[in-house]
Amino acid sequence: MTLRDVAEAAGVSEMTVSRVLRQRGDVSEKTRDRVFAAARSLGYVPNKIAGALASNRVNLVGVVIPSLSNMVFPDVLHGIGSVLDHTPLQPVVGTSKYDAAHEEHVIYEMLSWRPSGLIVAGLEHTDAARAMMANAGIPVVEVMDVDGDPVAAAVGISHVSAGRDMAREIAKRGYRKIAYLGSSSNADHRAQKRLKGFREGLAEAGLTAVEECFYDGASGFGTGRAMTEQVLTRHPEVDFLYYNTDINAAGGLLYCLEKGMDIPGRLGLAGFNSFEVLDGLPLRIATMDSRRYEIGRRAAELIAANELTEEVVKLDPRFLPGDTVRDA
Amino acid sequence: MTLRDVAEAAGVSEMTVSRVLRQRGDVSEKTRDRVFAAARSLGYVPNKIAGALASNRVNLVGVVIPSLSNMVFPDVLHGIGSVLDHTPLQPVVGTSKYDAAHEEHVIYEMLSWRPSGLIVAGLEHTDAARAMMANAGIPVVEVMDVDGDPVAAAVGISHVSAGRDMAREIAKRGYRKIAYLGSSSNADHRAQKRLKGFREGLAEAGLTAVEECFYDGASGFGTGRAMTEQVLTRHPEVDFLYYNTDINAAGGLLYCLEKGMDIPGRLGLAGFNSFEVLDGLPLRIATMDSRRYEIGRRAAELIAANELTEEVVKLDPRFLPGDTVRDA
DNA sequence: CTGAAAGCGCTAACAT
DNA sequence: ATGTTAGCGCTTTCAG
Repeated sequence: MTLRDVAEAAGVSEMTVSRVLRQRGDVSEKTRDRVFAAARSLGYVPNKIAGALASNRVNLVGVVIPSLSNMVFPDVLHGIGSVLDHTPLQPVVGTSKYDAAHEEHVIYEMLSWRPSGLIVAGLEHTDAARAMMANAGIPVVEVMDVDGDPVAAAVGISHVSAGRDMAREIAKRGYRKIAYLGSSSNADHRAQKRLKGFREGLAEAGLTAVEECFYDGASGFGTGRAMTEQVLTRHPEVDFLYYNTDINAAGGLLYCLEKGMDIPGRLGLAGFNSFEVLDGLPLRIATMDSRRYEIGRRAAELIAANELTEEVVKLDPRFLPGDTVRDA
Repeated sequence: MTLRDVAEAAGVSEMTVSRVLRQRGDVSEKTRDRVFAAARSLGYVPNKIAGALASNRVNLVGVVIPSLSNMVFPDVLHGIGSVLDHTPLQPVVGTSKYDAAHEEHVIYEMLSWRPSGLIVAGLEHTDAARAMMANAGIPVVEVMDVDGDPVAAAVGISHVSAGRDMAREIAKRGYRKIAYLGSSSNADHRAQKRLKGFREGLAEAGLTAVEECFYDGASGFGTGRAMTEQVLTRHPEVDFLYYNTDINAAGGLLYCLEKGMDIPGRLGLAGFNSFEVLDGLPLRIATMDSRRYEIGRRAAELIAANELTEEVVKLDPRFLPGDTVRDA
């Protein structure tokens, strides 16, 4: 089923059909109707492969993220979609599985479709991946993080600042025996940056984390619960728990409440990300909004503008005290 | 940057370069090395648009789902990916936003790229969408649900049965004043089918739901909490709450525990889906495993086999009693 | 093992 | 307002 078939059925040239179907150029209403009728009755679906090759235009935007299971990324995609929906562009998602080599492969595959833009999560990539992005000749935006050296444009928050700010908030509120609970994976660069900033923030206040506890595997209520139990058993004196993500913090919170601990008096908790689904826990977890939706929007806007800028858009993570930290 | 540039740099024909890059046909090791070297040094990325047009092969599988925010779909995608990773095929995701007209549009866009297969969530589509799927000439699999009339192949569970089985489990355990809590959206066909089956199951036991409570907007702990409070206030006699999803059930559970209710003695709860992140709640919620990962796998296997079957794979949802229902 | 020719289905550019 | 021509970058097919 090709343009030609439609053209024959409608008794016009292929070019006319092409014009009608793309609403381009002037076509008389009469022929337009005939063409539409022919296309509809034949069930014609245009071949974008051929169209893209001929026009050298592909209305796709590659989006490379680590995973779809981590709830942060759907939010970013939602932001991207909310902008691209008003353009002819469409996002195409690929996942790197938190693996740089695999990410390189995914980027290569994406670029081989000659998309109109590329959005990639994070600033850490293989040299080859960076080279591809730099030479792609299309707008490229790295998202989520601005602590590092972007290939081109970047939109994100500083995770180092986020960690440092959280440490300051905690210290300001008089907590002194502080533990960090996070993932052992060194592939989560942003969590590592938060930890780095967190240590710095504690140091400013003359503090050091009583413990840094790392888990293998996925975040979850069970993970948060288990880690929390471990830390509180080993260090009963701990008065604050800072988690790498709200998901783990929620598990920890539930554990602490079950044990009848005084929160936020005797023990404070904080997480990271601010997930809406979690509104409704017994206490609202102190957290930092990672601005995911807006990051997606801003990145998509840069792509839609179709300029090869090196602009870096740094958004500020917002501290949300919730109910699990004392007043300052 | 085209094949031709690489060919010139390597001093061979375009055809030879093409063969080397696709590891097809015999090429001497010497020329192979030269071609690879040339391609690498030029940073050549093949143009899949042109390749696809010439070969009439597109190694993409369209996947159309309602949303990425609903945690069920990432699990399905994970199952799909786990199978396609061992093939040359790649999934491309589009979202319908729980809107049939928009789904039709997304399917049209997908098909215009001439993918090798199409996986679509649900059995409810516009007539035009069904026609496109039927005439696409590629393997098409509808997933999640088998209660209805598939266009071609289908892999899923019966949501009617899931609802009915849950009603039976509840009745068997002696609960009698039962409420259903779900979404008011009539776009969630599967939840509606569960409700239908649930009513039937209750009827078998001579029961009718004391209340059916519907919420607008997104599921979440807050939503579950608010609905639960409403229902228990209006109907203090209720002894069982059946939620459309574990997410809402979790919010309800937390509310009930805060109120010091005796669960599962005085009040039982059950949800649907079985989400791993929720392992770690104070009590494990009774639920039914919706087999999402396996659904993804089986669907992808049908696509990878590249046959235009009309096979219907019906998986059985598994009842998981957890801690929030009494023993039978 | 390597190359030359033809063409995939469409659109840009130029007629008419 | 409509048609004609050429060609996008690659692969298929056929020759050597």
